[in-house]
Parts: sequence; C-alpha cells; structure tokens
Amino acid sequence: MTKENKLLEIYNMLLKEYGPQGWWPVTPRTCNIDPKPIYGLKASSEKQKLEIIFGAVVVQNTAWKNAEKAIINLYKNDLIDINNIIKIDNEKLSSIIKSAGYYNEKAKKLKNVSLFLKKYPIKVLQKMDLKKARELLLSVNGIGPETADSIMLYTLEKPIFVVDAYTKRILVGLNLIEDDASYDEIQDLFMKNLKLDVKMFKEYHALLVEHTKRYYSTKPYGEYCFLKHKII
DNA sequence: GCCCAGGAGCCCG
DNA sequence: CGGGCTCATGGG
Repeated sequence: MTKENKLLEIYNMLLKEYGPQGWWPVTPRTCNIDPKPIYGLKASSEKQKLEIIFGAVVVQNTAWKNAEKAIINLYKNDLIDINNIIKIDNEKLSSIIKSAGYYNEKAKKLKNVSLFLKKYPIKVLQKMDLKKARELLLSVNGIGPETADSIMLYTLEKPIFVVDAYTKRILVGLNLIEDDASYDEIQDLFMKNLKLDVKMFKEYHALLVEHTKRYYSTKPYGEYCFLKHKII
C-alpha cells in the first residue's frame, strides 16, 4: 500500500471505530449562564472563534478537563474578550486559569495573543495568505507550531494538518515515520499525501487524539492498537 | 509518592 | 539545529 492509501485507510478505520469527534468544542452562542464547550458545533460567532484560540493556548500540554475549567472560568469573568484580557492584571488572570497549570506563563500568553489579535483581527488573518497567517501566528511568544496550526485549522478554517506528540507516537508505532521525524516532516507527510480538506483534517487530528487515549497513553505504546494488524 | 495530559521558550554545546 | 530544563494543576 502507498503511504497515501495508508493515511486514508487509517483515517477511515479510525472514523468507523470512534465516529465523528466534532472538534473543536465551543460554548454555544446563547448559553451565557452556564458556559461549557460542546463538541459538534460550528464556531460561527467571533466570540466562539476567540474561545478556540484562547483554548488552544490554555490546553497546551494539559489535560482537556483542566483546560476546560479554565475556559469556563474565563467565560464567566467575561474574559473571552481581547480588550478585557489586555486590561486585567496578570495575577488575577493567573488565578482565573489556575486549573490549567502553567498559569503564570499562560496568563502572559493570553495577553500576547490578545495584543496580536488587536493588530491582526481574526477576519484579517482569515483573508490572508495561508503561509503569511501561519508565520504571523508563530511570531507570537506563546504560539508554537501545534498551537498555530490548531488556530489555522479550527478557527481560521485553513487546510493545515495539526501535528502533536500523539500523531508522531502513532505513526512511529505503525512504522510510517522514524522516531526522529520533525514536526514539519510529519505535517508534510499528511499534506502531500491527502486531499487538502478542512473538514477531514479537523476530524483526523481529533481521531488520532482519541486513538492515543485508548491505545498509546501507557507503555508499551500501541500494544493493542487494532490498526497494526490492518495497515501493512 | 509517581506519571502524564490536546507545548513552548530559553539556554547551551 | 537539537537536547535538556522549566513552567504547574489535577486525575489515575
């Protein structure tokens, strides 16, 4: 099987096994009393798009449940708002996102991102050339490759494949890449062998995360991974 | 007590 | 350019 076919086959099998994941979870527009990010919604409002961007920062190297609490707390304090984030003092912001861990760092990051978005609003980034938008995002202190690509894919809806530690772990497990493969290398593998499809890229990344939770979170990684027997 | 979670920046050779 | 260190809470 070619790599192209393998990558597509993996996607189809994961989708069949787990069903659509509906990433990225966002709080419904009308739900302001008891905010909670829900899977399977379309981020239609500007606030929902901003929630995804802030969420991408807050969830860095953190369990989603811990990040989710922080996002809900931001929401309740009317901080899914660029200007309010810029206004609030670091110490107070830190305490609000405490549950997500690295709260001092992440408070600074949220401010950096907000200042950036004031200069380059979401709508402006959306119209921009794909490579240019990614480059600008990466220039923000606190936005690395995975966070930039998550924003590109889930907020700006650009056809970029999001790579994370899990993606690599699974691909190494299936002997599709070497364990020293770089971020860009892995991203190229997906983007050069698959149709550039935003909807599919969103699902694929989410499915890989789900697959990791089941088969690649405890060593030895991928021991009972059902893909191993089917992907040759 | 340990390990890990939907990473990134900085420093150092 | 790459490896090691730091940032930190909460659940298993």
